[in-house]
Amino acid sequence: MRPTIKDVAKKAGVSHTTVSMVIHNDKRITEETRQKVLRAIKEINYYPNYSARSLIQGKSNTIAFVTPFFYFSSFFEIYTMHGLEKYNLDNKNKYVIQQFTTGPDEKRRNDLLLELLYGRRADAIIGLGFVPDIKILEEYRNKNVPIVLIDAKAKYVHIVRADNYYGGYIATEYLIKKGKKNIAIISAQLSASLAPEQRLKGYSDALKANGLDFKKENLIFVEHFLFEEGRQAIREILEKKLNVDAIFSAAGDWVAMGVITEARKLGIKIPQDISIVGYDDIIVSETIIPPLTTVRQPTFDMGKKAFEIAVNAMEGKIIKETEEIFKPELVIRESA
Amino acid sequence: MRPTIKDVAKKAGVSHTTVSMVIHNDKRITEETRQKVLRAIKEINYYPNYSARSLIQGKSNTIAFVTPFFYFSSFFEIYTMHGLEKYNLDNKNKYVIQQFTTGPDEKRRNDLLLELLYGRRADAIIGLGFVPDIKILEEYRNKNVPIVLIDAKAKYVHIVRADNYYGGYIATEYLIKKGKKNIAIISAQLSASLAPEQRLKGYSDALKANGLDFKKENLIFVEHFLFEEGRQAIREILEKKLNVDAIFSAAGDWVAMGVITEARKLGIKIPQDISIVGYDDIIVSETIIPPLTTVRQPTFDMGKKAFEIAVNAMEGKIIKETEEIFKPELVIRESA
DNA sequence: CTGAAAGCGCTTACAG
DNA sequence: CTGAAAGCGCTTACAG
Repeated sequence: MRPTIKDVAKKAGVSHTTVSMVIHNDKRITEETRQKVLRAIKEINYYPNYSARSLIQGKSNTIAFVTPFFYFSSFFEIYTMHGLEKYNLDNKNKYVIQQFTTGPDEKRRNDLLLELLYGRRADAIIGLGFVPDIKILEEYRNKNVPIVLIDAKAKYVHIVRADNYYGGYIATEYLIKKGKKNIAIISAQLSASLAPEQRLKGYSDALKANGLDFKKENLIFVEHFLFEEGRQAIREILEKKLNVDAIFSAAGDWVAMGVITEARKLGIKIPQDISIVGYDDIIVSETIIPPLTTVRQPTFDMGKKAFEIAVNAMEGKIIKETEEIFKPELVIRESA
Repeated sequence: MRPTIKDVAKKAGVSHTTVSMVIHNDKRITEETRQKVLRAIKEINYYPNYSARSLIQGKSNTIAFVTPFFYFSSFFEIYTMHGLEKYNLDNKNKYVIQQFTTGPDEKRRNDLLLELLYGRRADAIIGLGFVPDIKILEEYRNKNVPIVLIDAKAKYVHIVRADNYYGGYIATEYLIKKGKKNIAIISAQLSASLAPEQRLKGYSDALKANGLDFKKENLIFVEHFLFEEGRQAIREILEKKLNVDAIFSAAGDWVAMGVITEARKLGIKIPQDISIVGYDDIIVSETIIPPLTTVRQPTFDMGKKAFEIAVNAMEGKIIKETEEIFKPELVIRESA
């Protein structure tokens, strides 16, 4: 039904081998033959069958982006994905990006990873928000199929991550320099990403380095990085009468915005009464009133880098596992 | 390197044809043989080669999601994508979703579509934000490869769209019922999607139906659906001394939020002085102060439906082109 | 109930 | 410089 390489061959009056060689720019072909073949390809609208090519080459020319999150739940994920797309687009969409959302079920994710590996369905994996079983990592390693993990840490894989310790440190230090003495931190529960832990450590080290004590009661936990949790957090802080003069939402801007919204409703002046610093710099952070001071993660660049590493590793240009660490930066607006 | 169907056959002591039949649940195979084969598959960790299967079956089991937007620029796109993912996940990821961002270059997009079709790289297309050339639509039609277009209108394809006329109408009608007499509308320039035009028509019809005139000077244009453009729009409205008592941002919530932010900065009370209604109900619309009254589009459901149609059309369960029209609804909060 | 054979559409040594 | 042949890993009639 669709023209094949043989149809092109017939049309051009050459063998299909020759057609294949023209397509692959083999220099042994004469210019004349080349032109003849190219004309035939144009005329009958020939495009190589992708599956046949993959089968014979033993690779899929595909990169799988795997995440457990239910359909793009976070800005982190979205921006990272932007980065992937951008890198690929800049390289003429040389590879196909396949999108896999697995949900939280670990077994399901592992099955998918095995299928991608053994079914030759992807030449590289970019993972976000999880760490595969060590057994799976070993199998990928054996088969020489690269895995790039974003915001995680594991053996045998390439890592792209942000320096969360540094992010926690500079946010806290900034508040201290502004004269704040009693800074609460809102932190996520510990997860696969280690980010919460590292930010917390940055926070407490910054306190210590400036002669302030880490107070356990100033640590507020949050579970889902939600706006609503921020509103609750500030109420909790007030109820406990912690008398804080600043809040660092290491659990993201979303939570920070909840804090701001609720605080203003309660008549608290920001930043005069309480200063707020967020984390992430999501697209809406500068539109809230007052605009949010926050730690920006270079998620877009991280996505690009992840893709670049995946491509280079696939193509054999990288042999050893790499670890790219991105420095976050403080974006100063009006909330602190 | 990776085990093939022949390795399974050898291990199980049967022919590879039998293995294939077991994999495809052919009932002619005895239970005993079945078990033997299944055991062998488990033991040597066999997964079918995806490319080989695609080649022989003449299909890729892949749905391509194509959009010209640079890396997920809009919430509309993100939510739609959520819907696709969700539908697929609920169906055990039966199909693979491939993600293609083409950028604004039309030729590039057409090339991609031809390649997907003739290279047998996708069994169906879901497109957002563009209409392919009629020639391409015809070729897809001839080859019986379904295209589902979201938020567009074209021949030969399945359509999933929202009723933008209705959305424009109910938003305007609501403002009128609230006693507003001089309602400005912020509209996007006309685009491929027709949405701006239809919303505008809904707006002006609602005015007429309630004895109000459509005034040309009350129509403000915006280009990129941006927050910043909303800020500019309200300044423009004030400078022109239009004396409006309400603004309907048919160009989306993002713009509406710009209007609100700038208006408050200028000391305008919302909704008392000027009421604002947005369009889309993006995730942040309820977090702004005052929370935004807006027209919600069921984008998530639209994405799900688009995927469902694509699947059913691929599988021959739908023959004729369908058109699914979703009704938007007014979400009443505090800005109007 | 199972297997041998043909074939999907390519690419890649190899021969001439 | 070009072509015939083998083969990638499957599936699907067909034969027994």
